[in-house]
Amino acid sequence: MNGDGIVLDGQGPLHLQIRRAIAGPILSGAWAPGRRIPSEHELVARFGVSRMTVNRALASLAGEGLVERRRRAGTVVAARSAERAVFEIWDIAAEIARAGGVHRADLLARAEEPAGAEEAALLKVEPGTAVLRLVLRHHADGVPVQLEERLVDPAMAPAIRTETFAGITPGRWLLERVPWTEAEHRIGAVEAPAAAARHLGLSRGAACLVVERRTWRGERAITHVRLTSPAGAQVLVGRFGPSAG
Amino acid sequence: MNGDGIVLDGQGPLHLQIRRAIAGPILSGAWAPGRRIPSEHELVARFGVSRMTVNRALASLAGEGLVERRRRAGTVVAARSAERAVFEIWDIAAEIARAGGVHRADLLARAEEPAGAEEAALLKVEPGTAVLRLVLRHHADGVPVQLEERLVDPAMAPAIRTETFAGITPGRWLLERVPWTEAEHRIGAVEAPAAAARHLGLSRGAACLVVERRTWRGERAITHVRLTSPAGAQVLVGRFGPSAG
DNA sequence: GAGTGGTCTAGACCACTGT
DNA sequence: CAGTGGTCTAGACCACTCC
Repeated sequence: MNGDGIVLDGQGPLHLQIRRAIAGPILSGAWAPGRRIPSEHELVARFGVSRMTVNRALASLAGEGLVERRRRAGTVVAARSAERAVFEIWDIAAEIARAGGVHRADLLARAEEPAGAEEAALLKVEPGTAVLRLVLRHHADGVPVQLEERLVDPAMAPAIRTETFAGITPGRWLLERVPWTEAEHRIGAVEAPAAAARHLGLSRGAACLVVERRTWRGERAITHVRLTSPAGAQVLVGRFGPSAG
Repeated sequence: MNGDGIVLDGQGPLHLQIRRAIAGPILSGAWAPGRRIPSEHELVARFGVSRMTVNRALASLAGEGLVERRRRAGTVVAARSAERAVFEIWDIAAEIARAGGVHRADLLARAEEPAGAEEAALLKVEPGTAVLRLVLRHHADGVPVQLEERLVDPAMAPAIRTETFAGITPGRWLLERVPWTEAEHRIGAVEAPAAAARHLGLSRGAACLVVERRTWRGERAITHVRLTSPAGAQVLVGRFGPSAG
């Protein structure tokens, strides 16, 4: 017992199990940057696998910048682990918290209704299928900074029907509960649409950053979300290497 | 001799050499989507390495979506290889060509001058160091779609002094000639700054997408570029999996 | 059935670096 | 010098899928 709570879940290849066991606490913030991760030798002994298998998992995490590895010094959670993962998770609550702000979200609308043509196209379901529509407004230190318009296919996440999103954003709720295989992003600038202008208190035509994201599990879409932020309020930052590993 | 031109360059670890040898022709477009890549067995025989080493290189390319692998069917260049790499290369000429348009660029300004305070900060050089400043306007089918404002540290790429950028954009020129270790992106929306409005023919305050990118080799910056596009003209698209390998 | 990739093992040698 | 990661080998078994 080393008490660090690393356990394998028995799902899929060993190297991915080890990867998940370590990536989870890093992405959730439970392991702060700088925290030391057990050495390859320790993990070999703990899980009873070969060193190559452990190395594969850790090398993959290092390639994405979630951990940093140095000979003799060992493997530690990377200082910029959160920044490097930003293109993937884009959780505004975590972003605001990291910047030292206070996050709050209003649930402006919530309805489960038959999909219209546009909604059906976004979620790739048949028109008329019941879809959950959520609209939230996110605040940083009390100032509105983002409008979230989300569609969810409840068939892909039935438990969402009883979730109130009191202490968690829908994006993180889904990320933690629904396994996904692929995500698709579109990032662009627009002049504030009416809904965004009204909810964010902007003048018509103000510049906004829009991120649309659709997440898939296999051939089926789980959710589609449009995130609209006023110019300057939100900036996407990412860094990466030449994907050499 | 299989005549596909794959050769190792002898630089660094074998798995990275193999990776580069295959990623190069894919990223440059020389190998079209769907093209079959030699099997692991063939590569083992050709390079005289173990299968694990070949597998490591190919698995890494598959993890990024540059190739697709299927048992029995073999490994082929991925259909969406270009789309998946978009966050990394972001070459507007290639984007326009892929969409079926005609790209043209005007070199609006070119000067090598001592860096002012702001330029020195962007390139992380001492104020007064000579830096190359380039301004280009990119057109798709004759319509201005992007203003490129670039700073280059000529010490990192001396050959750039004699390059005219007649048939190549500065971004691609640098990408092909200067090895980099890290890139840093900031993506946001702004109301058109004066220079962008003037060069792109926009009204003041029009919404624009701005991408700033700084590329590093080790501790030294190679280039900083600010790409400004009118709302709607340019959309960043990316897709990826949960980085499971 | 045969070819392909997916995974895993046991071991080896080396390079780096903190103590 | 000892601990750590970086790399590589030779071989194995399995799963899938096209022919």
